[in-house]
Parts: sequence; C-alpha cells; structure tokens
Amino acid sequence: MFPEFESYLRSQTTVTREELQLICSKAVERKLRRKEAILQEGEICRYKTFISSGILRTYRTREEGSEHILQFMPEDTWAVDPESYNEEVRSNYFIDALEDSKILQWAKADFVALLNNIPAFKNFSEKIISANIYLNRQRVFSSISSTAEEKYDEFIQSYPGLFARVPLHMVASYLGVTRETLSRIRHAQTKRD
Amino acid sequence: MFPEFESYLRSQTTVTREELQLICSKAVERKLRRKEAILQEGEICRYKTFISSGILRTYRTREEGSEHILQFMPEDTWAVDPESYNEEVRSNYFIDALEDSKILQWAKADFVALLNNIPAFKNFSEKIISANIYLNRQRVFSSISSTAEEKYDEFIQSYPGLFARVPLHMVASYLGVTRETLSRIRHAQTKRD
DNA sequence: TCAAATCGGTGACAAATGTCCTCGTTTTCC
DNA sequence: GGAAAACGAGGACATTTGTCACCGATTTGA
Repeated sequence: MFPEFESYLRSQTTVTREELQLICSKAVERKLRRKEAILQEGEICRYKTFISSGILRTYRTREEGSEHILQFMPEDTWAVDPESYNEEVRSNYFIDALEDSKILQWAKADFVALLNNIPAFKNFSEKIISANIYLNRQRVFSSISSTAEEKYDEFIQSYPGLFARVPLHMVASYLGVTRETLSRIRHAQTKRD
Repeated sequence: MFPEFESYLRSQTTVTREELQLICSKAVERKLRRKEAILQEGEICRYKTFISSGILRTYRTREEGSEHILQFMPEDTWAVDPESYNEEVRSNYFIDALEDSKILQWAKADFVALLNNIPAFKNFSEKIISANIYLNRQRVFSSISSTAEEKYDEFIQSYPGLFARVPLHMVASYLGVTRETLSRIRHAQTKRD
C-alpha cells in the first residue's frame, strides 16, 4: 500500500506484518506540490508526518520577515513540531515542501493508540526522538564552537547528497549565515583544492 | 532528609509522602567543592543528578583546548548527559561545579525503577525532558537568527540572576562569542541607557 | 595573610561577515 | 514556448567580531 514506508519500517524495526498493516491502516497519504505547507505559524501541529519522497523543511520567521531554516526533512524522515504536537499549543514554525513530495500522516489520537498497542513501534519512536535530542545538542555545541566554514563542512558530512538538492541560500539559512558568506566559503574551498 | 529536593518535588508534582520517601531513600547526597567534576569526557554518565544548592555547568572542549559551555545548572535543576546516560556510551562532556554545591544522585537502575513504580514521578520526568527539547530547539533557532547582542539579552531574560553568579567569560562561552565581544556589548548598552 | 590565579576592561589591528548592488544563468510554471 | 521568478556569483564597502597585548582590581586557596 505504502511501499516506501513499509520497507523503511521493516528495515528499522521488528514490527510484525499484522502490526505494519495496522499502522498503515491509520495513515493518510498526501501529495504535496513544491511550496505547499503542512503547518503554518499559529496553527496546532495535529499530525505525525512521514516523508515518503521529496524534501520538506521546518523554518521560522522573525518580525522583520527573515526566514530561518531549522531542519530539512528528506525521504525516510519525519516532520513534526514537537512542542506544538505534544502540548497542543500554536506553533511558531512553518513546514513546507521544497520539492513535490509524498507524505503519510497520522492523526495524534491514532498515533498515540498505535504506540500504546505496538511496543516495537513505541521503542522505535522513542529511538527517533532520542536521536533528535542528541543531534540538537550537537548542533548547539557546533553553533557556539565552530566557524562558519566548519559548520558548512559538518553539514556536508552529516547530510551528503542534501546539498545538491536544496538551494544554496537555504543551506546558508540553515547554517545561520548569509548566502554571500556561504558563497565565499565555497569559493575559497574550490580554490584550495 | 533533603529539604531542598523535597520541597522542590512537592511543589512540582503530586507524589505522595510515601513516594517521596521512596525516591529519597535511593538518593545519595554529595557535596562538591568549586571546580570538582561529576562527569569527565570519556566516562559514562551513570547518574541522574539534582542540584540542591550551588551551580554546575556542562561544557566540552575542542582539540585545540578551548572550552565551550552548553549549559548552566543552578539549584533546583538537573544535570545529566542524556546521550551518555541513555545509551551508556562515553560522554563528550564535562560537568563540574562553579560554586561549592550540594547535589543528590540516583544510580540509573534505581532511577529507572522509581520511574516505573511512581507514575507521577515518570510524568514529571517526561515533562522536564520535553521542556529541554523545546529549549534546545529555541536555542538552535536563536543561534541562527539572532545577533550576539540579542543572544545576550535573551540570556539575561531567560536566566535572570544567573548572570550575577557566573563569570562574564563563561557567559561569553555559553553564547558562543569571545569575552571581549561580550564586554563591548555591555559597554555599548550601559552607554545607551 | 599574601602570592598566585582569576577576572574584566580596553585599545589597536586583522579577519570574518553582513549589506547592497549588479549581472548572467537556470528554473519555474502558465 | 516564453515571461517571470529564482538562483548563485562577485565586487565594494561598512560593521562586527576575533586576536593579542596590557593593566589593575578582585578572588582564591594554601
């Protein structure tokens, strides 16, 4: 039914065929066109979202209008605003598609029931959440200890292939520098090799 | 027995008197002198630690030797390296005391048992962890979107009183700037008012 | 108590980064 | 298919930040 998700979950967990079917039975498939959003600032994040294909991003704007990208979510990853989803408060973030994408969504009540009924799925979910906690701490450390060039190198290392799929000015936004700065760093690097 | 911790937990949770006694019965009190460490790089973080009085910090060093502070933990907060504690891997961080401090520690096995046996305590623990996730995301956003001065202002807002207790060069380390930069920011601000 | 370490401010200069602009190419989407 | 938008590079200049060196005041700890 959802071949990408099914092979993803089989390779990552020990859920049985029946459990997998149960999980899929609660999912809603959605196709997104480039620039289409699944969460807007001020809304409550009511779904867990799995990206089957394409790329989404999480970003936030400041009062003056500048956009700042917190995260890229390519295929085989999840998209959610944890605070809005857990606490059911209005989100500060936007989540939208950078390419035409295919996603699966579970309403919170359904997802909670699945976690409670399928221990292997709950374990897996907790593993994903933990990994995100570790990543965010790593990112905070990087933000206070690395130069712009080091952050760029870390990005390339951590997300090989992603750079080719997202515009340079969005990578700059993710890194917290201007696109001009990133352009300079790349220029200096190509000269060095 | 542990008056600071007991009043902290009573005010934050609905644990009963008996549950509180059970929790305290597993705690080990420790007094730290300034600069004394409870976790060193390369060790496994085997305890949950509550700070009854004083201040601790979590920091990490780079190869060249520079220190970068990820977090300050004053009284009524918790200290742990989540990744090392959860996954039982060697930590990249140091945790030590900035002032003479009094702490309570629970061995992981004991703490896990308490969480399983006391639902109100588990709820509370999850609340703390969630709050930390939200804070870290906020901090990542701030790191890519705010100027050094804005980060300084946010720090003062978020942790009033902490600034007075922590040396300026450590606040600079936490913010990811040099002490000279922070000195300049403060100078400019005092001139403006 | 007192020598040593820590701490914070400052000036001079260098390096990194931001801002503003133009330009040519590529991509998007009616 | 073609106009419009998005994209990335680069130059010129301003601003911010880092680096280094020095100094005096304060704190620390034996």
